[in-house]
Amino acid sequence: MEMQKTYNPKDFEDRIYADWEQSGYFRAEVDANKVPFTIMMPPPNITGQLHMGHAMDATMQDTLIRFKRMQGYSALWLPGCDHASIATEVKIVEKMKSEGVTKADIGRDGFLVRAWEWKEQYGNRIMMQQRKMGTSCDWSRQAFTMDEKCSRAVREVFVNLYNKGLIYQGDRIINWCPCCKTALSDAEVEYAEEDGHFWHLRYSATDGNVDVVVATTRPETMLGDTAVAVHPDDERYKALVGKTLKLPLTDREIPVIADEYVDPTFGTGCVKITPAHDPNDFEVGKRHSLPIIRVMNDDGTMNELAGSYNGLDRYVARKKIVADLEASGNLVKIEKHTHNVGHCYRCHSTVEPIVSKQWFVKMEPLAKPAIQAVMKNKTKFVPERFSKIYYNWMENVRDWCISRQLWWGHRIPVWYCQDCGQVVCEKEDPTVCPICGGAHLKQDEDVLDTWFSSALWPFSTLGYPEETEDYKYFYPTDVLVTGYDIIFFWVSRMIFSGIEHTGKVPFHDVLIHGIVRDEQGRKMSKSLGNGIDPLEVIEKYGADSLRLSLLRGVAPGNDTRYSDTKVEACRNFINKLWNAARFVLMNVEGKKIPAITDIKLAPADKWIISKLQNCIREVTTNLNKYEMGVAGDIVCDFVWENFCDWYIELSKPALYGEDENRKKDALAVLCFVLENALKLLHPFIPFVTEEIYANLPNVKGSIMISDFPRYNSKMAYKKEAKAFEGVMDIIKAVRAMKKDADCPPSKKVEINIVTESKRLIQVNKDCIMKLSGASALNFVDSGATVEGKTVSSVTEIAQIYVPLGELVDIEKEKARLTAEIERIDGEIARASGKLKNESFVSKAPAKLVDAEKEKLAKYQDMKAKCVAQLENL
RNA sequence: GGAAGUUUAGCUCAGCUGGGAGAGCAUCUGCCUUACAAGCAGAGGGUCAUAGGUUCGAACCCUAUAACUUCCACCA
Repeated sequence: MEMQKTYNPKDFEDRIYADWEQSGYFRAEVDANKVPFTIMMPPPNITGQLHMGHAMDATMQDTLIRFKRMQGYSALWLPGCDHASIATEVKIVEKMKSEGVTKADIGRDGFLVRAWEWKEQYGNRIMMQQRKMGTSCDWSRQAFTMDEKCSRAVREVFVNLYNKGLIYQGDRIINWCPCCKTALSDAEVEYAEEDGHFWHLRYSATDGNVDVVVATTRPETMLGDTAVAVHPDDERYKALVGKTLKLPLTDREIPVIADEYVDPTFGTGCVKITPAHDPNDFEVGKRHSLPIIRVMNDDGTMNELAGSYNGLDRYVARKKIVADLEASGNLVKIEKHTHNVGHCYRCHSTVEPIVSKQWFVKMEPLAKPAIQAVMKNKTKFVPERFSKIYYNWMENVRDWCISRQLWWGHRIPVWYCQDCGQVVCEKEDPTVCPICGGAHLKQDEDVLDTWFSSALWPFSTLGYPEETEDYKYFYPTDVLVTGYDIIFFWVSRMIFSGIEHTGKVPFHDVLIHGIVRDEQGRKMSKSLGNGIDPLEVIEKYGADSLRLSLLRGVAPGNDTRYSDTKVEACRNFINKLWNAARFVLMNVEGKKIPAITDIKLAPADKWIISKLQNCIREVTTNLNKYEMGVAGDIVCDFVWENFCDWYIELSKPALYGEDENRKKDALAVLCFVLENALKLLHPFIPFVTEEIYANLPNVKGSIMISDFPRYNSKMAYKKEAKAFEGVMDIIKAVRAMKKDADCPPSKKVEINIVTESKRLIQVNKDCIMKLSGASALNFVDSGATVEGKTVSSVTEIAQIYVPLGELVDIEKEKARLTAEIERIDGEIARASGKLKNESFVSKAPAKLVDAEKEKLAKYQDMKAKCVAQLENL
């Protein structure tokens, strides 16, 4: 195949993905001879499309799963979508609104038809987008939170929890979204600071002229007040407790009660108590058996208990109530006050705490073992610090409100007997009441919180509650990869659900990553319009470049910024790899290439093979630690610096020489290193590595299912590699000397060398001359014998003299040598200082002390040589 | 109010259980050297936020301070 001069991902990415998918390489088999490795893809919502967060999430998981698959695991990456109950319903209602249709117009069944159509359209779209990233997930096992399998698990779990008394129905304060007209869980409320006011209101006692002043941020709730509370020890108000106050704007009378909840140092020390509209007041009300008067409707308007304000929107009512209070002389003052206001995480309306009958999951018994599991390292957070955030939430978690007044979702499997009032909760739909035998059963209208089904994802997708082969083999899963933003929503709930329903933690590791921000470090958001579409980046640079840019230089748990220049840098790297491959393959040209074990290795060969072994070891350990960023840096640096910049150049004398055997040997090493580098890179940049791999000699099939390189200690060649670096030092020194003397790189120079490593240098003569641009390399006895205008340099193994004639500037040369001596003096001072330190010598490890001694000797030797050269001038 | 994180080269960030400060981009100097100008070679640039402490030795561990970010709670 003819490779193009520049890398062009569009030529092959789609083709390769189609090939992979068709070949069935993504499919994970239940195989007793293999060890399973399982990742569950966090199911994207069917509301959205692929964004940078998904792109990073997918890249990390794909890199891990490809690595493990190549290592020989039966690697399952299970994809799917989330029905995203409230988010999807909001979107569909929006769309219907633009068509002039309401939910009431089409009814529940009609609405669900639309919702499933939506799911078909958008669910498929996002899964197609995932494919563009190169995700190697098992599409044959693709799941959806509302498909039959997952729904059966939801039903099983709900009924089990209900039977254990862990799911209950009750009237409690919940967060109500008046826009979505549904209850929300605590986790679904987002707080934001807002400028508001403190309205100070005067309530007068019925029996005289005693007044109390209370302050509120929501004056409209005063219509639901059923008491005023003071602290029991507050001397100011002791006499007041037990008295009755007249509630302004109403004809109701309310008591003054004493309760510890009140902070006497805050405000006036008197608090109006509105049990129906405030969680704390609700608790106070319970303790004092206060009536609960709810004055607001589900849509945020005031209700008939609000008297003349009935029907007004909450904010209109607020204004009017304040005006009326002022008119009646009950408004004492208005203070500016900033406070945190809760908003619906989907539609961003201000939520109202409202008392309402809802279904709840009792959290305490579930949270305890979930905390233990993490404490005992059954599930580990990576980075570890996120376990603190998890503990903090789990230890303070309140009961989970799971009912939603929506239509899109799993309908609550509870029926009410219209005849005897019996509540029926069973795994199969009941047809008659098990108590009275009546056939008039009515199902609960509500659906479940979308996270209720997401919480079961690691096992519902594998067939739970059935003991399927998949479930037995792939569960528990190995690692969950997700962002820190859904630890509470999702990770925590999966952990306690897994433990409760399967008796096992759902995954052993949780790899937490940060979010992708824009170039200025801002969160990407629709309202800012600063979002970057991964598909556009792929269109421009290719999926591999995007993937690499999302991994390199990123530490687990930390946020990262997207930037075009970063993607470009990665594209450039891939182009470099592309051209290195092109170079190798051009030289192979159909030749039969011997195996690496059948040839004689030159020093440079052993050096690159040594570097490769080191790279293999480091990449493997870092991938196992989920340090994808570090692993990526290591392999990319190896390819660019060691392989391209050095080894390919070092191979040229052999490749362009006459000796056919040497040529084949060099090609064997080039192919060997290239093949291994491609395999190491494949988890990161799967497309281009596959494309190149197909053209390598002596390989068969897809790189995707080839063996990941293993560290081979027999190929470590530590001593040889170290020795060869002495040769490289000479090349670097000559290059620097030429540059300093303004000698053009293309001008060939003569090199005279004084050395005790004559053999090493002799063997590598071709390479030294080629890479440093030399016409001759001579061994001489001492610098003094070199005449004429000469520049000189000292390396660890050699003194180098380069006659450059007129180009030599003696003064410049003196300055250079003097500077070099100064540098070496610094090194000597550092090393000898350490060695003079008694406690360093006695306390530091012997290995370190010896190393320091060696360095000292080396620098002293180099210094002596430099000084001699300076004197020669 | 509670908690976590960040602070390293002009910019964006790495630096994995303490043992001579790194990368990319940007800058400067030469080069179109038959794989690659999306490139090659050479170079400059950092009291690792501040102040203490532990240690033979600290960017890394401990304490305090400052600035920024985020999460949780929500005293009306």
